[in-house]
Amino acid sequence: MKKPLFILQIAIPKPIYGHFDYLPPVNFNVNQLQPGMRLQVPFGRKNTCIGMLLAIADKSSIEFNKLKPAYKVIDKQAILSKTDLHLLQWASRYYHYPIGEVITTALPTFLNKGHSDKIPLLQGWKLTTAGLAQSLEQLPKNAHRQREILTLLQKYPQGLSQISIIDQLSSQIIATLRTLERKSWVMPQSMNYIPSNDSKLPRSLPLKLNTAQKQVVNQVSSQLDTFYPCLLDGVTGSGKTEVYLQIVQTLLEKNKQALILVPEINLTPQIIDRFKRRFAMPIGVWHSKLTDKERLHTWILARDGVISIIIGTRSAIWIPLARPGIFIVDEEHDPSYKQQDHFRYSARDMAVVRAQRAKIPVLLGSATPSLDTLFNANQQRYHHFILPKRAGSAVQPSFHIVDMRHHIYKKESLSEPLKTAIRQCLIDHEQALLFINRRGYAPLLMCYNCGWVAFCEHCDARLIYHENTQILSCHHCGNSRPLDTQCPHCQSPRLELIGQGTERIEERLQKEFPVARILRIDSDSTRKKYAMVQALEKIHQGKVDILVGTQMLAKGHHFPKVTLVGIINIDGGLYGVDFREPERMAQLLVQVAGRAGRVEKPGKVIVQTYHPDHPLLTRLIRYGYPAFAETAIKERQKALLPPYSRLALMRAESIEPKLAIAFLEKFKTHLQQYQYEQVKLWGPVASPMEKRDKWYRAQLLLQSNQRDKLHQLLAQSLANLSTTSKVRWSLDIDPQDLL
DNA sequence: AGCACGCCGACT
DNA sequence: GTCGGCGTGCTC
Repeated sequence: MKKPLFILQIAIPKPIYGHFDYLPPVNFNVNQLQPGMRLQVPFGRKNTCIGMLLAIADKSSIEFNKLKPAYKVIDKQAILSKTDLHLLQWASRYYHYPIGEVITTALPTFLNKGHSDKIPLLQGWKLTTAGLAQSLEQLPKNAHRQREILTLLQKYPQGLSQISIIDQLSSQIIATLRTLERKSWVMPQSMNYIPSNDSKLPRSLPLKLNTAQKQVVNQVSSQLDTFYPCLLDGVTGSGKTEVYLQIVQTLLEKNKQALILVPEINLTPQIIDRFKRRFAMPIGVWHSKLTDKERLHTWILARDGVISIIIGTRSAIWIPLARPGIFIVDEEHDPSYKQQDHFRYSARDMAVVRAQRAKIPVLLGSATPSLDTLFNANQQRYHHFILPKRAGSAVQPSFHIVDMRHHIYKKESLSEPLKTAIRQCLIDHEQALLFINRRGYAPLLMCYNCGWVAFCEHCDARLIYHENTQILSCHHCGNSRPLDTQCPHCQSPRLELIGQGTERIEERLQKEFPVARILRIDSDSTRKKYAMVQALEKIHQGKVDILVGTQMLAKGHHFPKVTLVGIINIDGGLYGVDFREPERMAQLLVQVAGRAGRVEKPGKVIVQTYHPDHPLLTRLIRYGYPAFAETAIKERQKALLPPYSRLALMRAESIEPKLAIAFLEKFKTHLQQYQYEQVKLWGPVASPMEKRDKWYRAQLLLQSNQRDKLHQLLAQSLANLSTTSKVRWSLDIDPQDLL
């Protein structure tokens, strides 16, 4: 009888599509192998790497004599379940990204390096029978330390870790523990790591829900065992978080786990706090500022079902769950859910896919839902819940458009109506918030004699002048140089700084309102650790009259004392190069406006624009975000853009000009040989900012209303794509921008 | 991604 | 005549 053949299909962490076939390690019992185990394998001439077993087959398309045996099996059991492994394989196919690198992205660093997937046991102590019987009175009077330890350990008959003992007593306690050990009253004991809810905050009780909130909680709670995708459409102050909390509560009663995704870290502390105060249990936290070890622990505890609530940013979507119960994506429209390099996945979309595969609900929450999600809700693919504002929360602010064209002083950044409103705000001892989406002092340095403009030598971008450091700097490559004193072209000294940045607005305001306390918040002013926390504190204590800042101000933070919001210039978002620009402008405007006003005093929002008649802007301001979205979606339909079609963007870049575009030209010809009429090809064209950080960039857009056809074409053409070392390329499925 | 194989310029 | 440049292609 022929000996059966065992072929191990292994994912290799290299940019190679598909798996590699190996033989089992010599003298290894194949029955012990399961998909999801890591193996050390030889790779290439003298390389070894850690691969992941995907499946065991009985044949290979590779000649037998080319197959090598794996060196050794790292794991005793699979570190990933088949379900999670299949999810990663699905993602690899959907995003056309090599499986090995998908796995690398999804696993904690330590697991990629081959470390154990077990949390090391902690050193701990427990009372012996003799120690338990020991009466405290018999101890010498001055043996305080011994008495402390015995008292503490009596409360923990199973023992307590040394870290906890030190935490509760003092670090000098170890010597005393040794003394007690010599007396045979305590003994060392290895302990499992047990996470705890370290919050010292007081517990919060569930709030009473209004009808709309109750409806969501009841509906979702009654569908916990089905794929139940829903959009939770609610403005700031509509009690979205309370809805999350109460749904999670019902979930916990059924012993299920909840994974909550939040945008990049700046607003996570608030939501983590609310969960920690509500639930007397450990909350897993996941974001990029944690150490590799912390992330490994959270990952293991979630996978093993030790912790039931996990809150994290984008990459948390890959955390395995023992008993998945729900996925919640807060602020689902936030662009940070899409990874913008390497493996370009969307965590929001993956949450929906994961929920579908696990047959559980997924909750997408936002005050300004993305047009894609709204479309899905309109198509009845998602359930659409609308939360109205709660009684007692701030009323909708009033909007005022200021037509900057009619403004007498063209060079003036602050219009009369805005200045008047700020003045009133100061008189009333309230805070004003001015929003401008550009940091630095001025975005343009120009020669009034010859028209020369300061450009970055590495990018097709103008240099931004920064007043505090006195340098011209490029916001795209980090290149910087001192401010010119005369024009490099015609030697004229008539150089002018044109346009507005946060620094200049700050300066202008200080001149206009000398006594006002002004605080600027942008990535320059908050670069230092804790700078943001300190700034927020100052604002909340009322030590600031006028706030000037960028996007950073718009997200998450709540400023109850702000009653006036000024938007210096909204126009960037109206005629941007990207089709999603108006959507982002609208979301930002609503978010910034949401900072203004409170119960007793409605806020005022002043929007300065040179395009006061722009239909999307006026619709947004007059009728609100839903009306804006309706119109914007119709425009997408006319142009056959997402959500009415599917996009994939092939990008390429080269140091030498023209090479990137030539590469895409060749790729296009390659695509055309497959003759998919259902897939339209646009380009290749130079990217909107062709040169960036010394690289010339170009792109080819693939568009289709048949997703499967688009993906078939991509799968076929990428399989035998000829590459050149001079051109870097990447494929972006469902791109968020065409830049 | 590495890394080796492979075909054309300046050096002992 | 060789040493080495980086262009192309393979890795189970």
